Parts: sequence; C-alpha cells; structure tokens
Amino acid sequence: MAQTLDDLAALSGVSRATVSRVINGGPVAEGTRRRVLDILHRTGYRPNAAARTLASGRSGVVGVVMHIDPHLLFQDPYFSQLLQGMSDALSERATAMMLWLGNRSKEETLDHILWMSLLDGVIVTAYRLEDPLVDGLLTSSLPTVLVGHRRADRSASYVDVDNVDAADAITSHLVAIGRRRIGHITGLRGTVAAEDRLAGYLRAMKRAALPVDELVVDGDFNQPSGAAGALSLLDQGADAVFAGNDATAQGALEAIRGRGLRVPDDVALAGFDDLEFAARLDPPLTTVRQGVRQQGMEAARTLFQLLEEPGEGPRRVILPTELVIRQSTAGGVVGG
Amino acid sequence: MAQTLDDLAALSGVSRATVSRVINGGPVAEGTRRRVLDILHRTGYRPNAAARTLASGRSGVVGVVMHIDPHLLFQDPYFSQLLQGMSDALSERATAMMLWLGNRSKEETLDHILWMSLLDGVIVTAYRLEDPLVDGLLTSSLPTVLVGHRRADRSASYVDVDNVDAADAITSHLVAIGRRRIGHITGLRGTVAAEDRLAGYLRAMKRAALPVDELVVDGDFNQPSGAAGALSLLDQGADAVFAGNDATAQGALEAIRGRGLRVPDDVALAGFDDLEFAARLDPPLTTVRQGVRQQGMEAARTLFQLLEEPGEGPRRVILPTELVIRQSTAGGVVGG
DNA sequence: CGGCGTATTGGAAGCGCTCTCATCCTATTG
DNA sequence: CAATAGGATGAGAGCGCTTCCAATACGCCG
Repeated sequence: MAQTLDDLAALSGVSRATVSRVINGGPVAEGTRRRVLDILHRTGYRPNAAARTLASGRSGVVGVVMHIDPHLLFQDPYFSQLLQGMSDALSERATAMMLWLGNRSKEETLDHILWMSLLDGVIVTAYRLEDPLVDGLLTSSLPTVLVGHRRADRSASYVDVDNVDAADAITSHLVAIGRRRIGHITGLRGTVAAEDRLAGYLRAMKRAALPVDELVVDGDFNQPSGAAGALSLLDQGADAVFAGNDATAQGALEAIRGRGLRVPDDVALAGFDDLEFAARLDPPLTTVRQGVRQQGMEAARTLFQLLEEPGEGPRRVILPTELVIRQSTAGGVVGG
Repeated sequence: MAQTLDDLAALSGVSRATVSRVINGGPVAEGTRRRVLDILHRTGYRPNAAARTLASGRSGVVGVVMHIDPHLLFQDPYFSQLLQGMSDALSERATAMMLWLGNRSKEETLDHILWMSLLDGVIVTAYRLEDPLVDGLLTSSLPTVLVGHRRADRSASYVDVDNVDAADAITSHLVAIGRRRIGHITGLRGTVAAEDRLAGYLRAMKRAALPVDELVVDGDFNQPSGAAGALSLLDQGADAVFAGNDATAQGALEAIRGRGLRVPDDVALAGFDDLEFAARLDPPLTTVRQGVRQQGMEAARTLFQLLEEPGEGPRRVILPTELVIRQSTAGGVVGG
C-alpha cells in the first residue's frame, strides 16, 4: 500500500524510470511494459499525486469558483447544471475539480485559491459587471476561463451566450404577434445577464418604434419580484410582459391571473432560461433556451485548450440560444 | 513570483527552516517572526502546495462525492444545500473541497478518487442500501464519512437523520387528527430514505392498529409519481396521504385537486423535507424539516475529528428533525 | 565563576516522482 | 565485417517543502 516507484522497480527488475514510463505512457519495450503492468495491477499501486505534481509541475486539478448568493445556488438549477457540464468535460480528461462557493468574502476566497497553488487553471462564474474576485484571478498567473461575461477589454477567455440578441429576438417575437405595450421586468441589476437582456429589449423596442416609457420595472430574478413587476406593468396598460427569467415569469403569471386576466389573450408572457418547469406552466411558457450544461462543458474545454497551447491568446466562445415559442405568446389564435 | 523558501530565507537573512516555522506557526523569536512576515507580505510569497503535501503528508483537501442521477442534482435543492453546508464548515478550517459527481460509473469514480491520492479524507453521500462506491471508500485507507446512511455494521462514521422516527411522527400526527385510511407514497425504493420512511409509516400504522393493505404505493421522489400515487390511493378510499417527500406531495396535491377533492377537508396531505415551496403551496404543506445544510456542516466536522484523532473509532451523528404542521393537515377545523 | 537548562536557529535528510542525459545493445547498411 | 543509427534503459539531479537533530547563545543557580 505505502509502496513507491522504487519498490515497484525492484519487484519488476527494472529501474524506477522505466516504471514511470510505463505509467505515463512513455516509450517502453512491449515485453517490459507487460511485465511491469502486471506487477502494477497485482500490487494495486497508486502514485503519490503530490510527488508527481511537484516533479512535473502539473496537478490534473482545476478550480471552479461559483461565488454567489447561497439562495441562488439553492433554487436555481442553473448552477447545478453548469457544474454538471464542467464535471462531465473534466472527467473525460481525468481531471479533478476543486470547488469554491461563496462562503467567504471575495477577497478571502481569492486568497484561498491562489494559496492553493496546485491548480492547473480555474473556471469562474462572472455575473456581475464588477467583480474583484474575477479581476484577481485574471491578474494572477493562473489560466482562467470566465463563464457568463465577456470582458470589454477582450483580454480574457470566456464562454457566454449572447443575451442581447436573445432578448432582442424574444421581444421582436412579441412585436410580431401584434403586441404594442410590451413591458420588461429586469433581472437583478448589476448582473451582466440583466443588463444585456434589458439592452436587447430596448434595442428591439426602438427598432419597432414602440414606446418604452414606464414599461421597464426592476426585478431580481426571483418569483416575488415577477409578481410585483407584473402588477406594476398591468397598471401601465401592458399587453405583453418579457420577464428577466422563467422564475420571474412564473411570478408574473400568478399576478396576472390574480387580476383576472388571461394569458396570452389579454397579456402575452415570455421568460428566459427554459427551465424544466417552463413547459409545464399553464399555459406553457415562451422562453429562451440556453444550453447551460453545454456552457459548463465548453468552459472546461476552453480551459484545456488554454493549458495545452499557452500563448495562443484568449479564447472566446459564444454559444447559441434558441427561442422556444409556446402557448403563452400564442398569436391571433387563442391557445390552451 | 516563482520564489521558493530559499529565496525568502536569503532575503530575510535566516535559514529556510526558520521561514517555514514562521509560515506554519512554529516557535520563532518575536523579532525574527516580524521581520520574516514583513518580507513574506512584501513579496507576496505563496508556498508550493505540492511540495508541502509531499513533505508533510497532509494536503488540506478533502473529497466530496455525490454520485447521483443528474436529474436529482438539478431539481432537488437538497444537494446544493448539503454542498453549501460542507463548504461552509470546510472553509472555516481553510480546507479545500474536491468534488466528484456521477459522470462516470461508480467503479471508475472510485478509481479516480483513490488515484487522486492527495486527499486527506472524503465525504460521500450514501443513499442506496447497496453501493459499491461507498463500500470501496470504506475499504480503502482513506478516512471516510457517510451522509445519509447508517451502516448496519456500525463500523463507519456517518451523519444522518432518523427517517424512521420522523415518518412515524408524521403518520401519528395524521392518526391524531382522526384519519383512518392513511396512504403512503414511497420514495425511490432501494434508497435508505425511502425504506426508512416506509418503515416509520408502517410502525405508526401498526401501533394505531390501522389497516395498511393497499395503502402503500411506490413513488420515486418526483412530482409525477406523486400524482399517479395519489390517484391510486384515492381509489383505495384514502382520507390522508403521506408522501415520500415534498415534491411527491406537490404532485399528489395537484392530482387530488384534479379529482375535485379538497385538502385537508377530504384528504389530508403531508410531505417530507420542508423545501422552500412547501410553505407556499395552497394549502401550506405539513412536512418534516431536516437541517440539510447542517448535515453538510456536521459531516465536514466529523471528518475533521476523524483526521485529528485517528484510532478513536467511528463517529456517528444523528441530527434531529422537526415536524412542521401546516394547513394541509388541519384537524377538525377547516383551513385555508 | 563554572555548569546547566531553555529558547532559537541552522543543517541536512528525505518525501516520491519526472525527465534529461548518457549508456548500452541490437539491427541495419555499405 | 566494420561503422553507425536508433531504440530501450538506467543514473541521477532536482522539484520545494517539512522536520528531526544538533549547535549555539543566553540566563540563571549554586
């Protein structure tokens, strides 16, 4: 159990270097390789990870940083899916994942991560426009991939979806089915997603030459803010509501119903994310699907590229979104 | 940046050993310590984690293994909360967390974990009665803490709640409010939670001398299985339903409503978990609260104890649950 | 004033592995 | 048959740190 390469070498009658080559796939004569492999299996030998890391300079471990409000982590499947996607891609390359959540301040977390010097690289979720943790990682020498935020300076590697385009598309869809007083309940202000979706909404409204005036209310990505926002928009005479995400849309749906109005007949409703429940709402919700799991996988792969070809400059990946049209925005025809 | 202890030693005019002592809190004269600390901060020195691990035999990293169906991971906040709790407790001791999800087979995952020899210990979720991954970890020399399962042989350390007692309590509550045809929709058979809750239900029914006959139907912890199960139980003339968890209860609620029956008037309903939405259902759901986050913290702390006092034998922690009575099981009085 | 205990410090031996270089051996070619 | 190329292997120098042990210096007691 507590055996070393030297023990193995002695057992198989070759040098330590040769055993190491067998383990790491170096050039070894076929006969020797088989003999050593046999001993390897027989003894159940496991190399010492710390020693290999020290000697080789690579650890096979990457960090994943999700420094977010615990509340969000609990209730939004987004993060589980992202994690799952990363985990999938990492395990393909037998890479382990070290996870940091938001238990500490961003400064402390940054310190911990940098102190844990054995990471080969790090993936960090970046939702806010300003983020010292993200800045710190980017500044450090640690290869870093951002998820969810394109930095303006274009010097960072990232994986993201085009929130502006997607929001534009869904707003345009509302215009296309004949709505004129289209309101928007934003996501949490200060996050990239909320600001970009708002920008997309505004762009589409402007192109359609529709008034925006009091038709934008702030939400926070949660259900209650959707209900409150919807009530406010109804007071403004809205005939359509584009909510910052699906949870917000769900809240809005309840509020609209509470007023005795029908969706989509009186008010059309759209969300963002296409979470599982969106299709099961009554009526099923029109929304934007973003492959969250795929974002996670892509982030991991991008990091691998960074590690394999350093000096290649930043890599940027924009994943496509898909407009999912359901009954909640059914056009002239009344849907069920 | 790429500096070593020797560089630091040279800079501060002491030996490498002394610098090491300063970093690790060894005995050093106060003046020397201050001088070295100053250099340390000034240079932004970070020790090489691999080297310290190799030399000291401890890594400050523990593994967390949640080998579960991705579907569950996404939709059940249980896992996020557990993770959060562990992360909280680990970060208190500046310990990092390496995470494994269920991307691979249990055998492969086990191999990866054992191969990643730098872990100080591991926490593993154990929900199934039989689990090769759990067995493998327990057999290995890696200090291991189980979450959610008391092994019969009592040789393992674990953190768990008493599902049997809790299920007994909630069933007895249904008896106490005068119900006689009390049905149970189980969780996923083969999991400890489902079997234990079933056992608790049966125990309470037996003590109350109530018939069970066709009143147990199998579910799988998901909403649809709750709906299906409820319909079946209604056919059996059930006047109360104890669902395997809150999601199942939610499904049951919809099905009962669909039949034109009222909760709790016609059918009383109870769940398990007390997830956030349970209190927001209409009517609010009677359920069992288990401190999931606390379970996570407790698991991490148990592992710390194991690491600090090896040879102390297994540690077992049973956390309390709390019966949360709401309108869905309101007694004689009809609730809203 | 000599001796001894104690607080500090330095020296140096690893921890177990990777990887470059040098060596050796066999096969090939003219 | 000699010369040489090339593949397989071994030797050994680290990687950067912890930690045991010895050495030193200082203060105090008798």
